Amino acid sequence: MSRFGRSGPPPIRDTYSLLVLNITFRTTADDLFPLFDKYGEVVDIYIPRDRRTGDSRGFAFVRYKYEDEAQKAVDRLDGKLVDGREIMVQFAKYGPNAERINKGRIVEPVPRSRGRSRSRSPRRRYRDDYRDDYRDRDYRRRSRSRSRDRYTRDRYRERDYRRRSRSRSYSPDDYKKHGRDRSPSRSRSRSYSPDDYKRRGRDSASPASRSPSRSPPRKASPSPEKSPVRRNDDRSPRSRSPST
DNA sequence: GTTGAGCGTT
Repeated sequence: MSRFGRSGPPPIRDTYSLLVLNITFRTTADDLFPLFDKYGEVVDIYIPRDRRTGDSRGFAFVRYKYEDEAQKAVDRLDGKLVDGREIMVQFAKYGPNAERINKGRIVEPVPRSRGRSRSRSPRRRYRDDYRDDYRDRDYRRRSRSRSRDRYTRDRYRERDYRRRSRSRSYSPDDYKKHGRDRSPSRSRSRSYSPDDYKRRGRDSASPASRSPSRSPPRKASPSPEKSPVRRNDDRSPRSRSPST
């Protein structure tokens, strides 16, 4: 298909990776392909996306076959308006071509000789701080998302929590009592209503509500929600045979 | 469903 990176990185080692930043979260490799392919031979395009959400991280890697083409693409597509946003194209710091950069001979991604007056603020070049090795990498990773990590952490925690909560299910006793007697049409297996998530989530996600110093009343107070018998009663054995 | 400095693989 037109999709790149379907089989991982190509066996090509003589490629020049370009880093495309400031692209929209909706921009895909297929969208960048026609753009970069016009200025050179694009051998591969890879867009790092979140492994959990699957959404684009806002940047992509474009591999060119030749340096001159990559250089041209950088100069041409750097600042190109894509999907309503001005993308930033520059040579990747990490990759096959990174060796060349570390070699000491750094290819000028955008020769300041151009003096291209652009609305963009003069960003620092990677060559200005690549001396920090990769330890600065962690820095940007943390400070990468400020207002987003709030969402990510929250949503990740929820899905992670519910994933563990699945072990809850119903007790084997409940299963035996009902067994096959439960009509799958109304028993809806072990699916709980979204309210169950919120109740449990709130109760479990509120450490401040519960005193960390004491938890005796916890065992004394039977949690009606965590008791499968509760559901059993809720299922109302009397109405076990609803009018189908 | 969101966000916007940065550097990569299902």
